[in-house]
Amino acid sequence: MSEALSREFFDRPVLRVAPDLLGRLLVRRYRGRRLAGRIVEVEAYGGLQDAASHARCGPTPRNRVMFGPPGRSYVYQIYGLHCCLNLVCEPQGQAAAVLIRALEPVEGEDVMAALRPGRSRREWTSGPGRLCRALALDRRHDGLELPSPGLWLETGEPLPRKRQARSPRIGVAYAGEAARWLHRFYERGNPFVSRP
DNA sequence: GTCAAGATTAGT
DNA sequence: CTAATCTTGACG
Repeated sequence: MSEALSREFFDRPVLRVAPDLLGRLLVRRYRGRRLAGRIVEVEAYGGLQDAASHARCGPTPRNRVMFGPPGRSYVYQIYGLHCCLNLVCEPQGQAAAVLIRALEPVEGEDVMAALRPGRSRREWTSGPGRLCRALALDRRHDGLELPSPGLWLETGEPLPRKRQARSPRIGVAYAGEAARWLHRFYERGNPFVSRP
């Protein structure tokens, strides 16, 4: 097992952390099993300046972990149905987080399949809501300090710049100018990326 | 207290 | 394209 990423890794500008997460391993301990996926797609979110961010209007009960210390998980529910996983960045007081949008399954695929009945391998971890379902993550995992016993990141093999691509973020058309920022990062050509 | 909208997904 | 499903947070 490679080294675990912790607070200092995330204590940097979110636009540096986000692309640096590509190729890393997200690992989950679930019922004695190790579930792991290679991160292939992420999005960076900021604070008051970012009209697409949950933190755009300042701290609230839901987003407060985004304003806290780096290296924690921020998990929220969306559309009353799905949960999404973020990793908090930047020093305490500055709201910033990286949304994990897609993984390439690496370990524990049988468990992921059981958690995603009726779906194909590609659909287990492609999309922010799907990956949480495949790793059995929900709002109980909000605010965890990473590494935590049930969830952590491992160094893995960082993705070379040449294989990285950028685009505007998905699903934030309401955010005006911020909707056009190139804050989405993904591995070029990887079939587990949720959208080309 | 009210209510519109959502960092999505699955199904027609 | 649209329904599902319910929490959040802005507003008054």
